[in-house]
Amino acid sequence: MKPSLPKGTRDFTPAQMRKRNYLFDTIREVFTRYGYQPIETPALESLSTLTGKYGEEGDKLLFKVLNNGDFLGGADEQALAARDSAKLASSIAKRGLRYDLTVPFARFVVMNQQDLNFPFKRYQIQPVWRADRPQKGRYQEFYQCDVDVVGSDSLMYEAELASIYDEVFAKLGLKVRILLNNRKILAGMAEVAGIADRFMDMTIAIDKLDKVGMDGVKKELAERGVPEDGINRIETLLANQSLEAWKGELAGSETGLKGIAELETVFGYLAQNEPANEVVFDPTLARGLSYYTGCIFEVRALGAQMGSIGGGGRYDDLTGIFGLANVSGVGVSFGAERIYDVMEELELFPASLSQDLALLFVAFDEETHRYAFRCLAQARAAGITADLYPEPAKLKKQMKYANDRRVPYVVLIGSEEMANGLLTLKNMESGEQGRHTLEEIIEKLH
RNA sequence: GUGGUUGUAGCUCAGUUGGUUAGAGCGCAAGAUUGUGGAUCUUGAGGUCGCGGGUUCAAGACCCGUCUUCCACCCCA
Repeated sequence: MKPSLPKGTRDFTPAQMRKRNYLFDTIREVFTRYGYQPIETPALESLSTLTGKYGEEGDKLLFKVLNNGDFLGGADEQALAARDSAKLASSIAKRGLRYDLTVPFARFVVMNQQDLNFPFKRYQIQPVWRADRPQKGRYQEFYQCDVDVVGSDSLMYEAELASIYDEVFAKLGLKVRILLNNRKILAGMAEVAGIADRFMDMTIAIDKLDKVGMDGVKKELAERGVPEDGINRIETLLANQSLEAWKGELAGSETGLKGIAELETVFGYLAQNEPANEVVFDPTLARGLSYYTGCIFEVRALGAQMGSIGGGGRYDDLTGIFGLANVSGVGVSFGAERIYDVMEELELFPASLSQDLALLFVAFDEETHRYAFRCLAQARAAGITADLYPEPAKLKKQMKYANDRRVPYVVLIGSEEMANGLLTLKNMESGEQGRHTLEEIIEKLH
């Protein structure tokens, strides 16, 4: 049996896990300090919870879990006979793996509403699964780090979430650009261009502006059946960068003006502090997830070829579908794998993460090995990450192990050391060594 | 989901128009050095050539299928 992993999944080595944990710890610390509380939800959700929430494309990317037992017993005979996989699925799979953390969170809020205080602020760091074709920075199993607040429509939260993005990436030393837009501005754009009925086509097309250029956008709009008048109007609209200019352009659209006003409020809050990264209005930012209704966010890493490393937005009625109406929510997500890949590429992980052990004990024979075991316990009790080579093997072997583990200090214990209590401490980088008591060594390593 | 691409030792990769026993570097193990890792030298171990079929006297190489990798779409973190 040859071992292998399913497509788009990975193992993580200790060296990788130290970096991943550093990432998660940094993110979690900021989330916590902003008053968000942790929750978790199951990897498995009822398929009925997940389907229809991510658009047609999203449904195709849902992992479905085959029912247990005689799953064919309850299969839809017609769909089976017709080889209609899409139709058959619902009769043989009642559960699926979560596709993101936002929809399960909405379910969580509805089911636990009596226990929650609103506005309810939660964070959630868990893997999600998508049956996508893998590419660089695109996996079938990956972690998202979500922060959301439900039960308030205050635009303060949009500003707060932008600040969280800013602070986390500043702490990680990763330079980013944080993009903001508002679905209402996009709606106003379609309205003013006279193509309100082609809203989706328009957003999908203009979202690609930075990738394919204006000519590419115009081409796609035309292919999607947007009339020429509308295309030209879109082109002149997109020539505007500032919110002020857009206010004039969208004067004819009540919705559009509302979107502008919302963004102005958000930027008004943000201006109270000084972000470390750029936070800018980008009218071409669209984002696919169909449930967003207000402000939308996206984060791009500077100096690396990678898609977005985070995104989110305001959803006015996500819980409505689960039976709780009029609860507004807003949240953003950090794409842990992509942030990891970018940081690895730009070599932004602290060098200190490459070592774990601070001290290794090395003994020469059975007697000193037992003595070293006692010293080891004392060092550990004093809070030092220490280990003892499991047997009094040849020094060369033990030293090589210390070297390979990148241990900065080794304590050598032979009969002489044991007799007078003066242990040999060796600095593995400089090669220097001297005699010290265990207490001195513990003191030194603190 | 569509089109393309990749797979040979633990890792990175050679391998000629199909032709003897599939190689290198790094890594690993042992020794040179019996109380000292990194450098050097010596020796050694390690391969179902992704997997399954097919063509051929003969396949790592050619054909088909399949899995995987990466890329462009689609979409997205």
